[in-house]
Amino acid sequence: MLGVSLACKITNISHNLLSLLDKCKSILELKQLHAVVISCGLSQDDPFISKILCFSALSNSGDINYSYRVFSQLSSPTIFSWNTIIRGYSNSKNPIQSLSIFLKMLRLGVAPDYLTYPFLVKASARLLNQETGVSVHAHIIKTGHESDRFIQNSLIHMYAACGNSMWAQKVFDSIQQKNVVSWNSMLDGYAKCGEMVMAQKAFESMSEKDVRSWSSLIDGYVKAGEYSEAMAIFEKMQSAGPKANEVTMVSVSCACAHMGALEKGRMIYKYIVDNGLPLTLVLQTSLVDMYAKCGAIEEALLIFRRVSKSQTDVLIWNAVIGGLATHGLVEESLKLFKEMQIVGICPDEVTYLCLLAACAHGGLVKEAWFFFESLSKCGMTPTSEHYACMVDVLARAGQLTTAYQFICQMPTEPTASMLGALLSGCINHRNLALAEIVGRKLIELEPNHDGRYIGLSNMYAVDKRWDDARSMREAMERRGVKKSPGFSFVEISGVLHRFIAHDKTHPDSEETYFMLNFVVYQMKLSCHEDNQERSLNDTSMEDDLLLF
DNA sequence: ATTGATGAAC
Repeated sequence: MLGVSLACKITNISHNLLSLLDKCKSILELKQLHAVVISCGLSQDDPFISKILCFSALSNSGDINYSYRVFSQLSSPTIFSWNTIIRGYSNSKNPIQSLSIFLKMLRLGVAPDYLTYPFLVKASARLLNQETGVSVHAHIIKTGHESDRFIQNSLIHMYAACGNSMWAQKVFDSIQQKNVVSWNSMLDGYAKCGEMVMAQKAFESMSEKDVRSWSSLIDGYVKAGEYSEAMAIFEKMQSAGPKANEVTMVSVSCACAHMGALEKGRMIYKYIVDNGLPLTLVLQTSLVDMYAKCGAIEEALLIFRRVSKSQTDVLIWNAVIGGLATHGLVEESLKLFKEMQIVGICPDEVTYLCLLAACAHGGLVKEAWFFFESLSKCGMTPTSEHYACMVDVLARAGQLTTAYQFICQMPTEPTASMLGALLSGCINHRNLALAEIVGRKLIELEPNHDGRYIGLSNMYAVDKRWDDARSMREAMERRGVKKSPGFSFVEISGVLHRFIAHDKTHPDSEETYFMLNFVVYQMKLSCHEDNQERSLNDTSMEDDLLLF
């Protein structure tokens, strides 16, 4: 009698414990339940351990390291446990751990199953390591799993992520019964490899298109720089496709950012609100960047301020700090950097580039040195972009000799962007002797870059050295370097207008040129008053504006 | 229990 009631109680406890584990919300709660499991002597019992592993390895609020500690205590883990831990690591920051656990598995003679492989392939894809992917693929073939559609689909993605669309297609072609995932993986694979003609073809061949098919195609066009095409497909999607989701909106807002299409960007935001799409952190970052790049910094800040600070990451801070910097709102930019540190978000290399850009705009040389030095102090290595930004700060501030010395004492050879920054500093601050040295070095470095010849030629023109200026233009023509026309876009009431220099195809071009010439006249007038020497004569600006 | 998408600087 007593035995039966005790057994009943134990069954009850186990049952309760299992349902508590199912309802677990935080890692702290999980640890407490784990403690109960251990004290009941159940620390090797499968249903409990499986649930503990699942939560800690797979849930958003889990902890893969905790998961691994639990796993390594198991005397003989089930294949489910092995798969869970491999899956957890394949989604983590260290996908390489999936592969080292796989190797451990092989050493112990434990056979992976059809569920193990998709996680291993995913880990290889996330590592962008084709070599690893190929050896996993070899294991798949050796163990006779190459006809599993889940595995084949994940292989398509892996090869495409590694930039090998040919092998991705080989796997794709070998699939007997292709499903939407097979098609989407192939379509996205082409898009990722920049093969938009193939991506478009795949899209058109698909009998069943879902939101991912449309989003992958749109994103492919955005990544290829074909923003209008991307927007056109988004419009077609609205009339003849599935409802767009928050991932689609990231791509289209990125397109608006690149085009500077503020009105379209605002419509994107309206679409998000009207359709109740979730404002994920990724989407909010994309919106902040879009508004900033479209010149609407207030709207960027509005989006940013609505994100609860505990949910931010370094990317969204970089977007807003960088946006403020390009708007010349230097103080605000640095203020937000301080705020970021208070919130406890660790700056990265990009953050420092944004900060240096802010300093360059604000003429803050001392602060720039401070940031440049703290970069190394925080365990980061300054890249050539950091050096270039620092040169830009010094050059804009007129500290040309310091900038030159800074370049000379660098561990590596100067890049074109460093010399370019120094050259424009030399021209702006009228140090023509140094400009000539730097300019000639630049042409040596980039003999096919049109702007370098033009920069130096304009500089000679400023110095009234007409022969040198002309010979620069001639050298450019001799070497077959074409002056590529500069484009500019203006968006008015949602319509994008494109202008090229000397272009008279726009219906309102006559009025536009009248206004432009008026502005130039005003500028010249005020320049003349400001500084007799600094007239706009002979600069490229005149080329672009007055030759209409 | 599985596979497929998205954000920051130049």
